[in-house]
Amino acid sequence: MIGKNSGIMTARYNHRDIELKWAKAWDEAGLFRAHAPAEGEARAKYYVLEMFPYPSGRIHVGHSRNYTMGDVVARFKRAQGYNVLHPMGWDAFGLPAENAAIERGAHPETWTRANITTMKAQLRLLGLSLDWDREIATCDPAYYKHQQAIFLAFWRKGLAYRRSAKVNWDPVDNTVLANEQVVDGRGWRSGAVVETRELEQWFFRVTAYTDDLLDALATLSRWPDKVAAMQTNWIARSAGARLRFALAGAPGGAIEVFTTRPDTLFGASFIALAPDHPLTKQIAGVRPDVAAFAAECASLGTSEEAIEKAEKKGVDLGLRAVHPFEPHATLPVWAANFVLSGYGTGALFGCPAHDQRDLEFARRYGLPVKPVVLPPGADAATFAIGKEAYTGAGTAYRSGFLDALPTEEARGAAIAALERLGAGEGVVQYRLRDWGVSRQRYWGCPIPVIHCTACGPTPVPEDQLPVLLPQDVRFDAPGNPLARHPTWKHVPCPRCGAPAERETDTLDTFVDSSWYFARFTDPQNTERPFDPAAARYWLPVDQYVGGVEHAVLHLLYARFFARALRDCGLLDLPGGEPFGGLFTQGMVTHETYRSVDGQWLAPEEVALQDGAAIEIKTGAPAASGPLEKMSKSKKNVIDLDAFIAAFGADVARWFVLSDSPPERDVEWTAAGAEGAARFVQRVWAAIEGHGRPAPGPGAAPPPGADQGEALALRQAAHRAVAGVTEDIEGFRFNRAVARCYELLNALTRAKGEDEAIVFARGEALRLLVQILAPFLPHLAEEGWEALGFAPFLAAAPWPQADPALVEAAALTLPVQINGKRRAEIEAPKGADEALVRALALAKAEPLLGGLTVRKVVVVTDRIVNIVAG
RNA sequence: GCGGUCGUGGCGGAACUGGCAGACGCGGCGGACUUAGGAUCCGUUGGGGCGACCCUUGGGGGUUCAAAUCCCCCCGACCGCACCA
Repeated sequence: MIGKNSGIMTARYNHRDIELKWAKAWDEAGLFRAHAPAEGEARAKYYVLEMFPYPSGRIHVGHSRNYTMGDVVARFKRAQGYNVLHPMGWDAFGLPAENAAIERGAHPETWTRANITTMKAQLRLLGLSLDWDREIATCDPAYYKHQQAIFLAFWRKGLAYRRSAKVNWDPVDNTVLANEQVVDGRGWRSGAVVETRELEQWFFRVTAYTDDLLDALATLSRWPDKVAAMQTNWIARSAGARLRFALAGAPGGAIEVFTTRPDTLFGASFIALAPDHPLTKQIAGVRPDVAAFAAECASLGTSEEAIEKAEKKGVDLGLRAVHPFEPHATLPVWAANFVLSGYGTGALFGCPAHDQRDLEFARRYGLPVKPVVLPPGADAATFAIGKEAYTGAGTAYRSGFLDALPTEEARGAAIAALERLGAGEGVVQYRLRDWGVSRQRYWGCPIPVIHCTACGPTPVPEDQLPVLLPQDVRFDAPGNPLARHPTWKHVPCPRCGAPAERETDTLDTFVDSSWYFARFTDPQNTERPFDPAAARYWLPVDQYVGGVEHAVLHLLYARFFARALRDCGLLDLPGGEPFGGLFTQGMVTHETYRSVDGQWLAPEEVALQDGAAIEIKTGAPAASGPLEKMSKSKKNVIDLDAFIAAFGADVARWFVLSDSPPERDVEWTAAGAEGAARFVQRVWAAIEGHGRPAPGPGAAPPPGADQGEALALRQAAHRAVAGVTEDIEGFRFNRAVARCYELLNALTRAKGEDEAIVFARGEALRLLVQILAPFLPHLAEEGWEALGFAPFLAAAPWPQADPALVEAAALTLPVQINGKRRAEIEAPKGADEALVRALALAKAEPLLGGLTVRKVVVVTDRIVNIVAG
């Protein structure tokens, strides 16, 4: 019994001492260490992984949701008898460390290591069941040594290569960015408008696996559809034709274009080239107006504003191209700003009637608009194009040999004709490009290459790895400190011995995170990135947890790496898929405020006065902003350490999983946090109030436990066990939380001191503590001990629900008359239809009000509906 | 423009495969204990009506004995991609 009713005084649950006590005890017992099969491990494996953090400073409660979800799964699977691998590490290379060095003068490594120390302590406070023996940091030479070896293996295999390429150049961060790191034409970190530059770069041949990366998405049944859809769009496969237009009066000269609509070829009215197409450039050499146009397009860039204005512009290059199907017809050749040099062939044929961009361009420059696809039901004599191009399917007309063919057939016929003429062929085009991995930055993994004037780029011999980053670098000038270092890059060529220079670029940090999940399977291995047998045992990751923002970055690169490593003989992963299950969790949001001058205000700087927010310091009104992801810049973070000190780790864990479904955002509120704290206290009060040991899993219930209140409580407890089990498996943590509340409420209501109810209460408390263990591990462990069980609950098996108690013997079925609930009946579970029908009719009789029963629908164990009229 | 997700009380959200809408929490209201309560506990809480009852899942149609759930048409919000030929 609780509180005053029983006369037992209950002490408040002291989270400070208890959480520390169990964290220490778990640690000393080595409960969370994953075991290799070589150690005689016989249990089935389960690999749970949260996307490892960048050590940026401190953890706030927003970050903790991600780790808590993974930890719930890890603790649950461990209890279910799996050999669980649940490791943690640090994505430790990256720009912020270098920026901190520039701003504060601290060495990137010093800054990073200090952050790791802080954040590791914070993660430990959260009570995460991590195997810290496997901790890795990507900035550790013991890690990047293997990455350098992997790079060389890729190079040998042709999966890494070097070429001059136009790159996205961030003028603020002074570095090259991957396409994925350019958002709306701006650098993802600096926000600066990105320029283009031509540089010698290293690339990973992601496109070697394009089809497999696309097709294998269908095998990832435990991935969110959304992520698979995003990758599909990113790879953007499109089938069509590549064809050549001969240049009139220039024997052998031709322009190659790509199209997805070869069926519209008879509607072609011009050819358009990208402003930086080789032919455009050639003509620009002799035509100043073309050169000026190209320069204008280059300066406009790909910024958001530029795209939004999106005025179609071009310049006539004065050439004529010969239509492959109509040798007597020639088309004008233009350079146009809407043609992308990086897609297809950087050239297209314009069919204004059936492409909106082409139409806008044609209207502006007075080019012909000839419809050649008749929409279903349209009249060939009157159909005309106005402001909207017709892009749908229909029937070809005014198209020579294609006439009367439906669009799909016309497509095939056109391709066949092109192939017969030798003028083109059917091809599949992708948007996915190879991955440029060179970065002109210090704080990254050095690329193990030496450039020799005689031998060219030469690999650093493997026995000389790792190529270490020099410690003595300066950040007082822009650009790459490695390139400026007085001695580091000067080395003899490993092949000929002549003076040569090291590659001073480092690898994109996304390389570091593309294989770390495999390193965790064998993190101490000094000889190899990982032991293939260990990787075969642990991989794929069974449950990966992280943010959806990585849908096309990290998650695509990691899939590429798994395939590339396999083909280099380093990894034995049959499906090539690193992550079997993926869960993308929502963020923790918090209210935001801004002062009149637009500055962000912390919630504690704001007070409510007559329902309106004001800034306390000035008394001026404050605008309450939208709910935002917690971030320092918006001043809406709740610091984890401070919260844990005040309420405890269990409360933080409980709160971030309550209320909202895990895939959706959850709003952090003080009231909600207090509610979570109240729950912890209530659970503890219930345990203390019980004040005696609880019956163990095998204990036989006393007489009387099969009826009345005792039975009801036992049923509630066993149903909670069954429900929470399903909820954890289905990632419905908010539902599991609700079930725990229900059980606690049932427990609190069940008063009385007779043997049966005491038994039921003890059993319910034991089961409650067991199902709470993944969520509130410290409280549960303390409760387990208080109920008379030996440590550790964290190592105890998951409770089994008794099916006889989950399923009731008798059910209350609602009885509807014409779809409206009018009565209810008691019926045995699984009662046959005739019985239920009779019971329902008897009950409903007086309620029918003279209506005639026309039909009775009985859904076993669910509902009865009487149709009357 | 393309792709996706989603609209349920004052709020966050439950509701299996179509079967009692509103679990659970927050907030509110009433009470108990208190010098006090922003602690704790008990009760209550979708809306309307004194009432047997009626209404209610963004709006409108439809299918069905039965629709938050399935179909069609609107309206709205959010996320991703975006001159991709």
